[in-house]
Amino acid sequence: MKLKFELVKKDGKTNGRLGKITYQNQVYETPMFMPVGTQATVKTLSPEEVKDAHAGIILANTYHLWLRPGDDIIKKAGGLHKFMNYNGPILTDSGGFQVFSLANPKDISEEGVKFKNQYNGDELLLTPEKSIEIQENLGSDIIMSFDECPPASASYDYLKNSVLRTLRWAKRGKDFHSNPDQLLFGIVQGGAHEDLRKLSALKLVEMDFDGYSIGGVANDHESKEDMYKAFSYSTKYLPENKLRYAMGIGEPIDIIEGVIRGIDIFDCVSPTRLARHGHALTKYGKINLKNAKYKDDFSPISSDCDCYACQNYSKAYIKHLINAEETFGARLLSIHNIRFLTSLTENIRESIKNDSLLEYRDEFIKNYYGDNHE
RNA sequence: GCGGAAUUGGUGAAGUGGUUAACACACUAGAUUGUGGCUCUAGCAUGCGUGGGUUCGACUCCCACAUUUCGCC
Repeated sequence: MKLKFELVKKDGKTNGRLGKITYQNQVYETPMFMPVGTQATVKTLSPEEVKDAHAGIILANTYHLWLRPGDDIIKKAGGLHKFMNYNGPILTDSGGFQVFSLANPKDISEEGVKFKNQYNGDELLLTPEKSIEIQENLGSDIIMSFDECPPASASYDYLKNSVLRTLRWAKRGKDFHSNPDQLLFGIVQGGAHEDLRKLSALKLVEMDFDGYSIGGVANDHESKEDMYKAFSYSTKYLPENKLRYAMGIGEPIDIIEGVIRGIDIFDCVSPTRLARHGHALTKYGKINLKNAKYKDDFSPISSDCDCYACQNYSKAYIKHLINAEETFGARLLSIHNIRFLTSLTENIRESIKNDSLLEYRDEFIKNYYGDNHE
């Protein structure tokens, strides 16, 4: 039942790593992209479609499932896997991101974070212990410590205090955690400051978590430079034999740059959110199918893509579905965009095997940001 | 045939004798990184059925015509 990680190979020229996750007799390779299914569903997709897009681990969210339908209901259903009929690995976020996106600074205290239940107005308190308890009820395979995810624009002093509190929260969560079948990850914070990232990482490593996440990235219009610093300053102090997870990343180039800096797994809402807004990821950049020029373009999104959408449908048809607000359009684009990112990580893995990750990055940039078109 | 009412952008429409014709939808672009599918940003009538007239000035007032619509023969 317990998920295991093994480091297989390191890239010759970068900090890129090839790894292997074993879960219920299935092997999943890293670097890996994980689609997000906040409310126990990858929006618009069935579990079969998620797997057909070559996804392995998927995400769900503590905060959302706590409020609805309630972790007690999911526990009663026999856990998240049974409830949503997904037999691959599931990772849950702790609710820490909702501290960033939903709570006011004044609602954050040493004890935890106060939220207002958006459905009935009840006042709720999410604490490090409560977050772990919920995640244990959900029965996910990888669970996150409850952290504060501060905005990138926060001051050094704020970040430092936040890092220290998040470390205390990590300790409380770890002490509370009781299910050995669930891997518990600590979350490294500290913005783009090396001393804070170092402090955060080393203290977490001292507590000996099952894996380590890098949080507080891609928030608040943070620059890419700062994001990549946060990656480097974090992985530098993390053990090699544990998974490193960049939370909420993301864009294809950020995944590549993350791998170069030693990160193994990534999650992001972008493939499915972009899909719902009519965008498709391609080797030659992001395209907007709402654009009028696609109205009579009967070619697939990508001629070399093996996904269900590209094998069977044209840009013109998908554009029509998006314009008509038919959910099938969002579904086809979600399948394609997820497949694009899983395919990207397949290419990354292949290039690590050949010690050619940097060359792969340069070629990717040339195509993705160049003015080539299919 | 007679009488009444109406005619503003792709659509539904507001509007006043005097700067750049409200608003909404649609449309055209853009944004979206540990998910509300929400949302946000920008653009979009050089013109108010057509032709005359009154006026310093008309989408607004007057006349004719066209079209639509209602009622009566």
